[in-house]
Amino acid sequence: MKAPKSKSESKKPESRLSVKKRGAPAERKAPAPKKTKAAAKDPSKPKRPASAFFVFMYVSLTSNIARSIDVSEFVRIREDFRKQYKEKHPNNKSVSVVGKAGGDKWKSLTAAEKAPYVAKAETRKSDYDKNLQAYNKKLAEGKDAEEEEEEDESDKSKSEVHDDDESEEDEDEDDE
DNA sequence: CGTATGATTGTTCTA
DNA sequence: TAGAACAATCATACG
Repeated sequence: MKAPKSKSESKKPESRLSVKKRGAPAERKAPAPKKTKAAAKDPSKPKRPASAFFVFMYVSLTSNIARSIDVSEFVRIREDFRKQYKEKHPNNKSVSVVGKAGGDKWKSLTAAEKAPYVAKAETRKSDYDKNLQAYNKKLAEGKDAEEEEEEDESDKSKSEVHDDDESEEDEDEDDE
């Protein structure tokens, strides 16, 4: 048990207003801050690994993922959340409500409960790492001309990367 | 019709 | 070291 010393808890959530502000001084991200599908024009682009909290919310909102996990408890939580959210705010914005409720609930969870989520998050990170390598490699191939400091990783990690291509859902064909 | 925004925390990255 | 930015979820809204 950690003493609830609110030492660094003085962080005001309101200070987080930079979230919406995509106009970051550093252009480490695409100039066009479109976080929609259109923005994901590069599927190979490795997106940041979702945090355990995101996994939690993800499960809470969606049910397909819940299936991936062998924990029916997640399903229960999801239904509970959906029901409450729907009852409380049938006409409101879902993400915001669930997000807030999720945050509160998330804090309520203990390390043990977050364990499964964290584990999932770890997997996400692994995937991210793999994707990053593939993306980097792809870029090197695409560029194939500008190789600034290409540090040769040498033969350190040269296995693992199996071509396990999981064809993800197919994009709808748009037939209306 | 399509994209952006709404809020949550965690992870990642850059200066 | 510290802070800034983005990661996904769905429903709603505007042009």
